[in-house]
Amino acid sequence: MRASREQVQENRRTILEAAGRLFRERGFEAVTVTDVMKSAGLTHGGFYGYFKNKDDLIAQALAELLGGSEPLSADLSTLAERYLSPAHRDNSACGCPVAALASETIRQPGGARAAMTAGLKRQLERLSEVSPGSDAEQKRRAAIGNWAAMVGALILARMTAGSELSDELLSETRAWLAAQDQREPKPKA
Amino acid sequence: MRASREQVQENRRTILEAAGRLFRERGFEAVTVTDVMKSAGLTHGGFYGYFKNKDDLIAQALAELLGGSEPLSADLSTLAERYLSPAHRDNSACGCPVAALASETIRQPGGARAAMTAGLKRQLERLSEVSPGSDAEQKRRAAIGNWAAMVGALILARMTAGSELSDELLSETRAWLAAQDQREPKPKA
DNA sequence: TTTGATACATGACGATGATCATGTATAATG
DNA sequence: CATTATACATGATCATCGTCATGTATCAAA
Repeated sequence: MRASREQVQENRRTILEAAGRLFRERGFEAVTVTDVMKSAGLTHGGFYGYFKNKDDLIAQALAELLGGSEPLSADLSTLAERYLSPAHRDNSACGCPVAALASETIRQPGGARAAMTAGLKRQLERLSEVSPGSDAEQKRRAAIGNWAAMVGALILARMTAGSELSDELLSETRAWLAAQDQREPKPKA
Repeated sequence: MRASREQVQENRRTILEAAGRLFRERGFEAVTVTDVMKSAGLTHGGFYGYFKNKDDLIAQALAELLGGSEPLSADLSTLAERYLSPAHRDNSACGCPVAALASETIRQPGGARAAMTAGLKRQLERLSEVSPGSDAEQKRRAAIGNWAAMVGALILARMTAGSELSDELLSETRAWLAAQDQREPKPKA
């Protein structure tokens, strides 16, 4: 049966959302085109009416996931608290696409890399606004350092999930970041 | 032709080393059994004489890569300087297996996860010894925070390789870590 | 209502890759 | 030297997956 114009737009949305969820959960390679379409309530045949190929789907799903531009709604320590929580660690399907997919994106073709790079740029700009520091340069540096630590810690905590080390990685990184950001930055030499 | 006893041991070594290199370069899934054997100068047929299956190879290759137990030979800022260098970013095949493979290991079966977890434990113990802090607890916290930031920054720099953001991530994280570790830790509240 | 366009289902195709079966030359053993 | 065990090459098998071909039912336009 053929769908209406509205249905088509909605289907496209549904496919992209299903892809975003599955990719974050299992990675790009372990998710098949059939998986995505089935998860969207369709069959594999219609896929190539929506996307050029699987790489195109990956690039567009990443762009969709990273597309938001709202300013951050909390201060740095609150963000870290949420980001470095066991709940976030245990639910990558709905979590940060950078932590879930950055490594795999490294080996993807240009479209996916470009979407990730653009998303990272926006994220660092937003983080700079809530980061400590006496000038813009220090704020940006703090944003980069904090973000690298958050992404790295979440990846390591997921890698070790199930061991007591995993919880320690989360809580100690939280404590470490909180301590860093409360200290006064050293004046330039 | 059949190889001698020594040849067999040497071949095993060669296979594991080839696997370690290829996995770090391309990830687990993109490397085939045939790739590994060819890179070791053999054909695919002999593989199952050495390993139970591909998952077994992955686990053993990770254990081999992470097996070293030597204490760290430099101070923290020197390590970060080397770790967060463009050279390391551009040569994952010979670089840190954690940065290259942590994300993919998350979805691997137990053997690979266990090897990574054990390696991470040792690495944190070594790092604690060269980390700043007035007591063991603070040293360990600094080790965790520094390591998370280093791994995260390297992954993000590889993801954005080719853009000017990539170099910025490396140098700013280096500067941020150096600044953090020179400051006096705040006394406990 | 008729006609044409098209969204999607079904099914096929070709490539790839993990794993196994078999043959053989040679090391190891006596 | 004769015999046996085995390391490894060649080749087959089976499953999976990306992609394409085709048919059809229904939406859209006249």
